[in-house]
Amino acid sequence: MAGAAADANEPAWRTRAVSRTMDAARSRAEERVQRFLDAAFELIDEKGSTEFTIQEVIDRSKQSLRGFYEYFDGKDELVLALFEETVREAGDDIRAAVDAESDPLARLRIFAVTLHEWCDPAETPRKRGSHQRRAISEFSMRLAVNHADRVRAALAPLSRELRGLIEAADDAGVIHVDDARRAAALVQQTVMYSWFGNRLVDDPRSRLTPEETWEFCRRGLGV
Amino acid sequence: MAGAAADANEPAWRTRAVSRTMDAARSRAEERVQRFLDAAFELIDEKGSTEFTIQEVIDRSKQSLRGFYEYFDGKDELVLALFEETVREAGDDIRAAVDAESDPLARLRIFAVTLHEWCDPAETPRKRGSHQRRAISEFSMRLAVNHADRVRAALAPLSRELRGLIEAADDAGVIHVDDARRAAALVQQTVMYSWFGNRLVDDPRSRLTPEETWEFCRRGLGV
DNA sequence: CAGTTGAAGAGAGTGACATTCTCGCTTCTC
DNA sequence: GAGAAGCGAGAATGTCACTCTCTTCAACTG
Repeated sequence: MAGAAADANEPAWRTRAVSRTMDAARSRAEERVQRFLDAAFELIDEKGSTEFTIQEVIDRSKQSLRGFYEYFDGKDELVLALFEETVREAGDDIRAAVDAESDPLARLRIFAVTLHEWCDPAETPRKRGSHQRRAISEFSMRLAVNHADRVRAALAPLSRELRGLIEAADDAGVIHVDDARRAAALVQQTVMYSWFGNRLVDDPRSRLTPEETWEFCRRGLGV
Repeated sequence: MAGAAADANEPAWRTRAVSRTMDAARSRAEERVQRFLDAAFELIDEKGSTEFTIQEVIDRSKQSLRGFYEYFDGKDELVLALFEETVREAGDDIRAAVDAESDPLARLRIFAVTLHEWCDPAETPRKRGSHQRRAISEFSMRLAVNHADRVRAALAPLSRELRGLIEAADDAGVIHVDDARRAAALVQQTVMYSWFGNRLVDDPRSRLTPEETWEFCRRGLGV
């Protein structure tokens, strides 16, 4: 806003001074936002569910209700922010795993397996510093219903990455797909909801592993 | 309950008499329950969402709050009942479609395609007498989180049917799977959540059709 | 330095719900 | 016809998200 208001023929020092105070204001604001996010993450980790109240977040973050609604339009916006944060972390992990492979099919495989493990962290022990992702995964189902566009936007980088891997594998001739975009959608859905579907299976021995899910996808992609 | 309480050496007429009044009581109760269900279905159809209040159901069904809580433990139980009802209808439709085919692979295909269409009725025009299933499908996501066992139980007949079809196709040699149970889980998940994943795709032209989803599964099953 | 302004905290107030409770009014039953 | 069981009407309660008001305090301004 101040940036937009800054006149082009203002002396440079003034622009710099303004932007410095703006930067300060922004970083102060970001820190405040971060405190809300941290408090919410803590609550989720402790409760193992997203059923916290705003009041709890306020108390925990030692801030005011008024402040909360100044930064977030409502509880959904807060949870959406948590979700975006989580997906960003996941993306980093997945990209790191993918980059460690060079063979196109291996890259695709590691993407699928890592994504599966990320969505359902019950199997893999929780890394230090990372959060109770299961609760967030679960809540993301509700978000996908009520805020499909926001969830889609948050997942877009992952979708793009996957499409790229599929195109690369297709070019290398190790899979054969007609339409990379659709193939990517199918793989993403199959992997991401496989953990969710597991809870609808009665016999625990029949729960699907990341590896099995990937095998299914691999064949689906016509090796 | 009356049947269980009926003593074996009671005179038969008495058993019959008791069971008659019990039958009457039961059918009266069932009718009352049904009125709640009908009212809720109407509200869902009108609103296109499951965000109705209990009060609305009460008003619509011309019954009392007290009566509602006499028959249902809470709102979730009501929605669960709606879900079960819907799944039952779906099961009937799907079984009918499957029975019209004789080739094992064709039977499997029609199962997948019909299930997909049923979950995402946005594409196919709504049949007379059937309900706004999309809203219920959406809500079933939340149910699956909070009442996984109930949802699993409701879907069990469908799962069993699918497994049977997969075993039959495997026996006939038109597909090859190691473990029918897991294969069934994979197909069911892929098909049932494919409609859900569609909303996370930005370009509407990339939305997956039932046929594409089935093709993916078919290859995944190793034709 | 005194006055002004704007950011931020404390917390009371509102409204929407689900759920429970209480009080009668019927309608069987003996 | 008294008593009980069933049930409708709707007031009362509790929990939330969210809004509003009042106050405080610290940074600018002249």
